[in-house]
This record gives sequence, structure tokens and C-alpha cells, in this order.
Amino acid sequence: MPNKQEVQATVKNEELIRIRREQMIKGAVSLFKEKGFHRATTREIAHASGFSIGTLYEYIRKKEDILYLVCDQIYDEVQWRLRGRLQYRRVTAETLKKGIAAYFKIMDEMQDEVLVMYQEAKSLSKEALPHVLNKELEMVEIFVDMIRAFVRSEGLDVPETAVRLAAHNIVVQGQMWAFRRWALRKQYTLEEYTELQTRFLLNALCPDPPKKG
Amino acid sequence: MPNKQEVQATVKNEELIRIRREQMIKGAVSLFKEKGFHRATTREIAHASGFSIGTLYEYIRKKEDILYLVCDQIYDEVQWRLRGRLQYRRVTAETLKKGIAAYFKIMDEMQDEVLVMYQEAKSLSKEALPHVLNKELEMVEIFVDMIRAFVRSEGLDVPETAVRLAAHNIVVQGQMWAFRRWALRKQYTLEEYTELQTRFLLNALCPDPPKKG
Amino acid sequence: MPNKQEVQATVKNEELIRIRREQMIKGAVSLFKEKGFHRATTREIAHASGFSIGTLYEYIRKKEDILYLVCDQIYDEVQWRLRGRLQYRRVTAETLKKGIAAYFKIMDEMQDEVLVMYQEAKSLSKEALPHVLNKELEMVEIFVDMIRAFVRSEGLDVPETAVRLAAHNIVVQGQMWAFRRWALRKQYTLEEYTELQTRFLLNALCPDPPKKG
Amino acid sequence: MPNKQEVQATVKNEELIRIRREQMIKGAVSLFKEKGFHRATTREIAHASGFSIGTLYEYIRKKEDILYLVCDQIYDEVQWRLRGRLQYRRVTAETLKKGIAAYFKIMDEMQDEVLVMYQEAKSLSKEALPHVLNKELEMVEIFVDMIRAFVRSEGLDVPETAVRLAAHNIVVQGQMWAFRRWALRKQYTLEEYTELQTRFLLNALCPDPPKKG
DNA sequence: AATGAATGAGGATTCATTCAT
DNA sequence: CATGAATGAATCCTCATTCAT
Repeated sequence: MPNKQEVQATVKNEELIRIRREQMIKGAVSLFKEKGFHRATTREIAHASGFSIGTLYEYIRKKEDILYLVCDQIYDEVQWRLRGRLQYRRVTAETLKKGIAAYFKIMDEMQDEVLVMYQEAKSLSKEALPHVLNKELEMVEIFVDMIRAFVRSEGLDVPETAVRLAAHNIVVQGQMWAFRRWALRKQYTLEEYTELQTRFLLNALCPDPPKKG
Repeated sequence: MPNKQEVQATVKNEELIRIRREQMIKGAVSLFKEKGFHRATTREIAHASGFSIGTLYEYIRKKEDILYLVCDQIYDEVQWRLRGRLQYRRVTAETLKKGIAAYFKIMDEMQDEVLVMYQEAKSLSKEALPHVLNKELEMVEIFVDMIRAFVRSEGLDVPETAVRLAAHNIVVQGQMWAFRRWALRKQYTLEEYTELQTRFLLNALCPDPPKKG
Repeated sequence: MPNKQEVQATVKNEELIRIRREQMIKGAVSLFKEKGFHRATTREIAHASGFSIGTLYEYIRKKEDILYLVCDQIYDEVQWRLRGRLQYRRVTAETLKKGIAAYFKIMDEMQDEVLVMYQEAKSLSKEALPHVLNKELEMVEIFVDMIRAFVRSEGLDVPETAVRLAAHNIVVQGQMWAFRRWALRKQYTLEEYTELQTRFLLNALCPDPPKKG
Repeated sequence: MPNKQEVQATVKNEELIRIRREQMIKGAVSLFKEKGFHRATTREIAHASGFSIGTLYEYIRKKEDILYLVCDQIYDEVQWRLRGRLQYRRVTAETLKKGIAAYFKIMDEMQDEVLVMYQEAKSLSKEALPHVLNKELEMVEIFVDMIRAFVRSEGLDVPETAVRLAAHNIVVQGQMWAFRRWALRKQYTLEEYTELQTRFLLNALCPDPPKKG
């Protein structure tokens, strides 16, 4: 995973870097949740991470590096969890349902992190942003693959563009569960939300619902 | 419009307040687009608005007030434009299509503003946020009404929860066109995007596509 | 005097800039004397200048600007004083003596400032240094002119290179009175120092001392 | 050489101290040349010296100790080289010429070091400065001795004060070749410079040039 | 003896806000 | 009403120094 190497550390011990950054990301996320990236001071971040400001700067170069590490880590975490729950051979409607449910579940579990990322990503530098956007695309690709497999195995006639857009929709709807919780939570449980969105998707893909058989 | 009164001004002349705030919002939006709320200084905002920092503070109390005025104004603008293009009696699939297209078009036209709002709204104060979220709900309600009318007039059997979620989806998909333009623009024109999303929605609402008649 | 414009100020009022910078230079010089440029903090400089740190930064961009202003000002002051005391038509040995004496006197009066400049000039930026070195050359040129006039009027045979070096020597000997005071003061009064150095110079220029007549 | 003992080391092994400090001085000088004492960090100095920051502090107590060691060493080096090239019994004009030439040559060879010392000596502590100034006086004394011997052997009538000042002048003119190289190098080679300054000196000392005899 | 991770005081700079003119 | 100079708290970041390994 070479991407994290891009953030320069003064400390040499690689293992220590891993440990400290883990602490840092944890501390930072909890702070960012509370007050956002800009309002969280580096001192606060250091403190929340369990070490001094001096030590913080042994593991990063600029405050912004922390944001990058946080975003990067959240994506990795989401993908790691998702791939762990996404074991399939053939993709049926059931598989798709389970996939979406798994993803939404993760978004629900990581609500705060997701929120942080969506609100703060814009503060990333011109160099860091593409890396993060790329990870977002990887997420989309996971669902593109699934839907494509589904479409094929069901013998549906869905153009590639529709497949991709459907994948984008799924990804966004997962995030939406996090960033619109103020509205959605009042009306839906996660299960209801998942159920409805999945049905919408399946209807959209196969307007004549595949008769079993 | 009592909500804008909540931002206190030192100046008394109401008309002048209107004028200056208009200038201010214009200047602020263009700055926020470029560097975000936090990185834009009050001096810069005053300058971009065409007056001095002293004058700026005659019309607001705190920097955050500007953000509130900006967000508020963007929502008003979106709604105003949308309602202007949304004249309907009965709601057919065609009406719905046109409504969605109109909304997406507005999101496309106001891309920068929408982006600003989505990225900066979290910086609003605890007092201001509800106002803005309420405006967001008003947007949802517009589509709830439309979809409900459509469902009724088509005699479809769609539960209220599904109607509301569909409305949320539309609203989010409009915003998505703005905040995911980095990915979507590469693959879709606004027309293609609108066409696909609309088809998805209609399929979702009436899996047995309404036989003409 | 366009050179001071090179240091950007936020404040617009030119007259105010003049006044504040004068205060600033005064405060800075007295601090620099005491602890040198690097050890003087911007806060201390602001305080010594009679205003707040915020105000200080309304009149400069970086700490280094202060050093530039200080050096620039010292040279101007030295030259201004020197030219004021250097009114001559023909240049005789007497004129030269008086010129040197005047210059050494100024160096004596401005000992602290001269010391500051000599010790801190190296901290000037790559852009500022040439300006300051140029002023140093102007000083040399003053004595080049004088010596050249003297040599001519005495009908001496001194090559240009010797003239220039003699001028450099005078300039350096003046500074030397400031930066070697720890050693020289113990043995010479300013008058003795001036007398000796002048005699050295005149002997050097006209080894056969001009017979009266 | 008891003076170096004044800088305390944690390490006991005297030979090791010698070796490490030699490395240190070498590394430090090259760094100081480049960025000056204040801008060179202890980490950089350690690195340039070929060991770790921890090790650096085994051989000194404070950063400033390094500066003292450097200055001290430069003076020792200069004196050592100079005395090595200064073997004389009787002092004739020729001897003096050669002595000055040797000294200027050394100043030329050690330009960077000389510069470093002149610009940074002021950062020495109150305790260290006198030691260094004393070494400077030793340099002066070398030339005082020479000139005195010359004056005597030539039967000249030059008062002691003039002798001392002439010695100061020589020392400063050597340094001047280093710290004014930006101006002098454009006009003189070292040989020309030496030739001119020597002639000035001799003329100054014996206005009636000693008729050979 | 050597190392390098940890520390935190300290320093430069910014910027929201005020207020006299 | 408009202006813009003044303010100083707040913030990012550096770096000399220490000390456990």
C-alpha cells in the first residue's frame, strides 16, 4: 500500500509510524466529527491522539496531511469491510440485495467517518484529492462489477452507461444515509431504507421483474 | 421573509441592507467557490463585494452570518427558479420527467453555488443550520407533491414511504450532478444523465410500465 | 526614493506608513543592538515600536522586511549626514582629512547602527541584499570621487585601481572603528584614530609628501 | 590547549572527543556557510557531521558550543597556517611583504570559514566571546611584532600606536578580502590586492621610501 | 557510546472584529 | 453611512534538548 508513504515522516521506524498514525487518525476523526477539520487545531489533534504537538509533527509535514491520512484510511476501511462481506460467485437479485445491504450497513456503522470525509475532502490539496477521488471510483467499480454480473446472469438488456449510473446511485445512496440522516432517520430504519432503495434499483434494472424459474 | 432579519445589521435603511447584502452574497459566493468559506477572509469578501471591511460589518455581525445569507439565498434562488418552471395541473410521466429535467438543469446552472452550499453548510451555527435544512426539506416536499400526484393520477400502488424516498433520491441526484461532476461529466451529458435517472425512477415507481392508453 | 516601496504594506495612507516605519526602525535598531535580528521576536519589535503585533504586520510582510528597512535606513542616514558635511570645491589634503574625519565621526555616532548592519546584513534575502550592497558601493564611490579629485589637483600619479582600493579602505576603516571598538577604544580616541589613519592614507597616496608651496 | 575543555562532553574518551568534534566542526562550517548559524538546525549539523542528534549532544551541551568550537578552530587553523609560513630572523620590507601575502593567501583559502566567523561571532555567549576576541588579538600581535621588528631594523621613527594600528589594518584588510569579495573580486586578483595594500602600508610606514643602502 | 523518538516552549503570521474619524 | 487602521487571540509549525533503549 504505497499511498501512505506519500506523507513524509521524520521518524524512521516504519512500525512506529503505523502505530502512531493509527492513533492519530483515530483522534483526528473523533475531533473532525465534532468540529470539522478547520476548527480542530493541531494541538487538539495531538492531544486527542495521545501525544504532544511535537510528536505529531514527527509523523506528518502539514496539518493537511492528517486530513489525507484520515480520508485515505476511511476509504480503505470501507473497502476492506465491504470486500470482506462480499463473497459471491453468481450474482442473483439476492446477491445484489445482500451486497447493497452490506454496503449500507457499513455506511451506517461508519456514519461519522463518512460524514467527515464528505464534508472535508474539499480541503485536500490539489495533489491529494485525486488519490481520494480514485478510491471513490474504486467503490463505484465494485458495484459496477456486481451489477454487470447480475445483468448478464439474468440475461437483461441494460446498457453499460445505465449500469455505471446505477452503481454511482448505490454508492451515493449509501453516503446519503450518512449525510441525510437528519431527515432519513426520522422516517426509515436502516432496513426499511435498504429494502426500498434495493427495490427501486431492481425495478429500475428489470422493469419486468424476473419471474422466478 | 422573516428569516433574513435574523442577521442583525447596524444600518437602518432596509433598502440599503437589501442592496449591500446582495452585493455581499455575490462576492462571497464567487470567493467561496474558489477557496471555501474558511479560507476566504472577511477582508477578501468585503473587497469582492465592492466595499470596505468596515462597511461589511455594518451589515452582519459575524463572518458566519455571511455563510448563512449565502446558503439561504442559494436555496431561495433554486426554489424560485424551480417553481417558475414547474407549472402543472395533472402529473403524468411526462410532467414528472419535465420536472426532474428542470430541477437537474437548475442544479447544472448553479453547480458552483450548490457545491459551495454542500461543502460549507456544516460550518453553519447550531442556530442557522435548522433553517437551512428546512429549506432542503421544502425542496424534497416539492417532489413529494409531484410524485404523489403522479402516483394517484396513474392509479399506482406506491406507499407514502416510497414516495418520500423517491423524492429524496431526486433531490440528491440533482445535487449529485454537481458534487460528482468530476466523475459523471466524463460519461454523461446532462441530457443523458437526466434521461437515465428519470427512467430509473419511473421504472422504480411503476415496474409494470404504464401501458399506454 | 522608490526603494522603500518594495516592502509591501496593507495600510494605504502613505504618510502613516512613513511614520509607523520610522517608529519601527527605531524600535528594531535598539532591539537588534541588544540581541541581534534572530533573537529579537516580532512581538518584541512591535512592542519596542510602540504598537501591537497586528499593527506591525500592517506595515510589513515578513520579519525580514524589517531588517531590510533597517539596513536601508541606516545607509540613507549615513549618506545623508555625510553629504551634509562634505561641501567642497577643490580637494586638498585638508579636504580629504576633513572628509575622512567627518565620515569616521558619523561612524562613531552611529556605532550601534553600523554594528547591527554589519552583523545582520547576511540575513537579508537574496532579493534585498543587492540593494543594500549597492548602497555600500555608493559610499565607496563618494570617496573614490574625493580621492580622484585630490590626486588630480595634486598632480599625483596614482592609478585608478589604487584610488578605488584606497576608497574601500577608508570605508572599511570607518566601519572598523565600530566593529573593533572592543580593541581600538582601549588604545585610541576617535581623534587619534582619525589622525593616524589619515596620515597613513596620505603617505600611501603621496609617498613623497607634498612639499609645502 | 585548555580552552576546548571548556565545552563539556558526556563522553569520557578524550581521543574520541577529538575525532567527533573534528567531524562536527567540519560539518558545521559547511552548513554555516550555506545558511548561517541560526538557520542551521542541530539535527542538520549532526547529520552533516555523520552522526545522530543524540550523539551530537554527547559532545556538546548547547548549540552555541558548536559555534564556539567552530570559531576557535578557525582561528587556530589560521594561526597555525600563518606561523607555518612565517619564518623570519630579520624583518625587511621583503619579509613584511611576504608575511602579508601569506596572511592574505590564507584568508583567501579560508574565505568561507572567515566569513562564517565574522558573521556569526556575535552569537557567541558572553563567556565565549572574550576567548575568541583574544585569538583575534593574537593575530594582531603577530603583525605588531613583525612591524615593530621591521621599523627597528629599518631605523624608522614610527610610534607604537601607529605600529599597532598598522597591524590592525593588515588583519582587517585580510578579512576584508573575504567579506568584501562581492566588490573586490570584480576589480582585483589576490595578487593585485596584496600588492596594492602592501605598497600602501610600506608607504605609510616609511613615507621616504627607504633608499636602499 | 550511539541512537532517535518524544517533548513543549517559543516564534512568525493571520485574521475576525472594533471603533475613531 | 463608510472607511480602514489597530488590535491581539489564535494557530501552525519548528527545533533545541532530553532520555530510555
